[in-house]
Amino acid sequence: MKRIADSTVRRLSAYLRFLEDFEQRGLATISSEELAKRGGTTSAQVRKDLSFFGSFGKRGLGYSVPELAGRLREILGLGKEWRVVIIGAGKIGAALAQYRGFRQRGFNILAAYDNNPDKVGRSLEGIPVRDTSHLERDLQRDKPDIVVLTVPGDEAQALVDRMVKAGIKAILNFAPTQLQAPPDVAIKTVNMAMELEGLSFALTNRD
Amino acid sequence: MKRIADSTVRRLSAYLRFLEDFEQRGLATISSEELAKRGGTTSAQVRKDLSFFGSFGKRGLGYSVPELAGRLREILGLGKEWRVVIIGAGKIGAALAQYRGFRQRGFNILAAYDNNPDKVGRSLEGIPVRDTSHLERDLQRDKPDIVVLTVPGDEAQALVDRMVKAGIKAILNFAPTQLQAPPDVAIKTVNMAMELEGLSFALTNRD
DNA sequence: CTTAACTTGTGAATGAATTCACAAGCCGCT
DNA sequence: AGCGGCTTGTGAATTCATTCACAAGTTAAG
Repeated sequence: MKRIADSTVRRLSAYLRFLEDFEQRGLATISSEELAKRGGTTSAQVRKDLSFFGSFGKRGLGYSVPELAGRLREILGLGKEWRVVIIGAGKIGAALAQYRGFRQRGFNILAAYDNNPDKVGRSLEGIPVRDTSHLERDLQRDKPDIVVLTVPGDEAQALVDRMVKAGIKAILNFAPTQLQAPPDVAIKTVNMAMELEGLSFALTNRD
Repeated sequence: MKRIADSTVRRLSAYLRFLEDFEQRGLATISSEELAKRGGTTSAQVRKDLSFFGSFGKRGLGYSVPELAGRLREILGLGKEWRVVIIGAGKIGAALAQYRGFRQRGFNILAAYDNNPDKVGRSLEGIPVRDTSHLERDLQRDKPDIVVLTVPGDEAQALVDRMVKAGIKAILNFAPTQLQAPPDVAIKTVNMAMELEGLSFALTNRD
């Protein structure tokens, strides 16, 4: 399959969110134009994005809302339950553990890990907090699909190395660090300081 | 000034982080090649990124670490203290309020806002929680540069409208919603569900 | 002073993503 | 059945971003 750009996947995600909105309101069809307006893009962009995966619309009419939503869920791999663990039970880890949006979309958080003995054994919004020292054994046993990493920057790479060795193939990284991993491991980094600096730049360099 | 791509600004942020590392370790100079290796890019990319803003290196030698760090701080607008408020004192708002990385880089969190009376009047990691109903008055008075928005998706747009009317020009959005605002308002959205869906897609569509 | 080993800065070339523009298909009306 | 109004799907054109490749500048050593 042709390589799909990251930006395309993000837009598909956005389209799906809008479609779910429309679905709830009982609308049957939607045009690329309407979808584009909601997503801050153009109708040509919407059609091009979808065209990578097939042709789901009807000329003259638009797209069937439930059908397109289903197709997008399929494309994005949201048909199955993904098994997720969180590493780092600090403030951000805790905030993510309780975030309802995850469960809602099929991301099932199995456990959290921390190396602080005060936290180990307790529970975070109903999710057990386990000791990081048993990480390898647990990963082996629970076989999570995705790891969310919310540890301090200087601990992140060492944990990635351990996770990669244990066979993890997808990481959502909140540590403010550039991570190294083999190319078959998918990594997405969310760096809040970087986003703020982007705003700082925008405020500083306005024409 | 020529328009600078978002991706470029993000890389500049990353370079600065590495430079601060090198600065601490007392290294005097660094080449574009070393900077590239750390940032997972190429030396040509590093030099091109910097060339938009001037020529800061010495041929044959590389870049002076403290000088380049200073230039980047200047370019990114990190010379001044930015005044920040957080709207939404939920789990994510609280996690951000305590995040040391912000203060460290000159982002000064003045206050948090919430419409839950149980939270108003209390303090979040030393930051006062105020009532959202006085938002306009407070924005007028405190003149924050940046607003961090951590409210549920269905409340976000209404707050953006209020903020825009009050003259806010930069928003860091954590609500899972596409926000509408005039083009002179800079908005960065961090959408964790979208990132997870990106991983789901990567896991589903390998080669 | 000359040479060798580096490294920058930057036009030119390439590659990737977005936008244009239009033929082809669908619906409803007469 | 034929026409008018819409909307899709997609090559072609364009715009934007990255990579190449090399002249020009710097240092160190003989």
